[in-house]
Amino acid sequence: MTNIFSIFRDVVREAVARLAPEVPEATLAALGVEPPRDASHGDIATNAAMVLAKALRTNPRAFGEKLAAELATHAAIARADVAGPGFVNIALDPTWLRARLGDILEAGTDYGSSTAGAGERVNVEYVSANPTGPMHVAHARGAVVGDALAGLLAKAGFAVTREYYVNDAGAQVHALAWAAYWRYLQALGTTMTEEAFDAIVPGGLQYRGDYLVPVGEALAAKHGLSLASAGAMPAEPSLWLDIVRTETVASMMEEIREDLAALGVSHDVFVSEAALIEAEVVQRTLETLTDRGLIYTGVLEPPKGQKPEDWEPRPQTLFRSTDFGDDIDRPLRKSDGSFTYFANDIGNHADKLARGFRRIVQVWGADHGGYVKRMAAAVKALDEGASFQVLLCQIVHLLKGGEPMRMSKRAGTFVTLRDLIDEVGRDVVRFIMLTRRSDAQMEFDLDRVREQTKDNPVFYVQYAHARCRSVLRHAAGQFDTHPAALAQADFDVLADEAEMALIRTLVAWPRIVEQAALACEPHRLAFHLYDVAAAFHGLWNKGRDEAELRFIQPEAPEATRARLALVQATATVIASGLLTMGVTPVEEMR
RNA sequence: GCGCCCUUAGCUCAGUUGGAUAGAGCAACAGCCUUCUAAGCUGUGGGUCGGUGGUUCGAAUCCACCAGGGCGCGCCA
Repeated sequence: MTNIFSIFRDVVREAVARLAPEVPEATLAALGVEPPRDASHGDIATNAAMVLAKALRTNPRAFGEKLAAELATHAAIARADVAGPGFVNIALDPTWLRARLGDILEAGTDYGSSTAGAGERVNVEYVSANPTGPMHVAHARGAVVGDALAGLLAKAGFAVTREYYVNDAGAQVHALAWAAYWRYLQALGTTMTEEAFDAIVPGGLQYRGDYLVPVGEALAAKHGLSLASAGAMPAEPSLWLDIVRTETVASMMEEIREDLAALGVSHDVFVSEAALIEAEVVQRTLETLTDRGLIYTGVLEPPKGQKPEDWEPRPQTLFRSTDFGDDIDRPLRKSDGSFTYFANDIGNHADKLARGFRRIVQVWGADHGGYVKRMAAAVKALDEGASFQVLLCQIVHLLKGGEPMRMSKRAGTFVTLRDLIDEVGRDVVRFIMLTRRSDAQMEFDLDRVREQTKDNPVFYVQYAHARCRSVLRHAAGQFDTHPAALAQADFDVLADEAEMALIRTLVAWPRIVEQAALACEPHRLAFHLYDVAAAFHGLWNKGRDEAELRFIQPEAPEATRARLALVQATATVIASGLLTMGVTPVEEMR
């Protein structure tokens, strides 16, 4: 166990148990052991006395005094005293604290990994963009947040499955097939005009982008004229529609996977909506719900206040989502009898549950906010004990030199995810996307993130890591810089305030990982790495004024070894965090 | 009209799931380059945590209502 707060929670509990054995376990659970808000209060603070005072019929400060005295007997605790309304502040023995550097060096980038998740299986679904075209920049945030969250949960000890739900059923994909078919006919040299073709497409020709041209050419190369009528004219849809749809979706998914790979995002499982329908998963799930009386035919009320232009009351197949916390019951079938998107997604979630996942996390765009309640209701209906959590990712405003970038397909400024990655690089995209809470809107300035200054958080953190590596490279000729060797150093040389501050920041890492994982908030990693970098840059700079704080001191090999251990530990924690976020720790800045 | 999310320093945002005197960066001002990378560091000023009530030892955090912004609201996905 490397989370020192977990260690001392046990220490505090044991102390309480010795002083007041009558305190019930349930009361003990509310007891918090945390970093104090103000570092001058010590290393660790506990609210134990305040939480227990009522049960013990004493006042917090009185019990706090006893607890502090008891805690002070612990070997790793230098001092414990009562402050404020009854906090017990603990100052750790500096030697014990420094020895944690050994833990970091021993663990390597596994430092911060924990068993908090206890191996519980979690299904994290993210991206799930429609396979109707290349990935757009709007998909970037969800992709990064989902992927980083998956990595974070894995680091915290969950058994994570990264999943992509392919929306390959329904009208959009139908329209895609027609659009690809048009490119196929063009590849064959049809004499038909686009206007004429548009006229025969149900709902009109959509997806007119060039990206389907190669798809049409591939279809032509593979199938020749067999999917068309004489003269490269359109044939009956029954002849080609399924084939074209299947192959076009496959082609789009291949492109999407490549785009995601360029972002360092990958999935373990791709679930096909069409396959779930084909395998009758959706139908069987709805039958189960019907058997339980949760599906009925009814007429919905029009939304109040909003003028329903063409509102007509009509009977629909509805799911009783209101029984599970939703605002209205939700339709499951379209008028042509086919399933709604929601119905299929119920099947998707039933499938996850059937595969043994009782913890499901969805990463959605903010425009799906209105969809959360109904899906939560469906999951609850399927399995009351299952956990269902949604991360809504708010919109990202792309800026260039402080000016908003307007993107539109029509204006020809269609910005794909690939464009963005090519422009600023994969690591920058990933890091920046994690510098805000996912449910807060964010600004992404393409110029700012390329600046080699501390205004650019990506640079700032990467630079700290590169500086560490640079120091270790310089020292390598004269010292054994292997972590195992450095772990043997006498850390007590590290007595300066700036050094201790850095050590405290490093040692806080396992707790940050655990808290971020349990809260599903990967951005906390980025913020903590920023703190680590700041502590390190501060120490580095202090070494300029006070020569005895410099890392490499040829005349003082023992002190140097201890400092190199600190530098190595810093690099290790930053690397541990960046790798969890899917960002490459760099060896040097170029 | 209803639901969800948001509102914290001039700006962009954190705030450890209810803790102590609410923090960082930018911008402003004042300093620091004989050096393992100054691509950085140090200091100063700056707040009615949107508002009003409530819950309790204790609220930016939880609850209610109100104001402002965003998203959504019967067979799109």
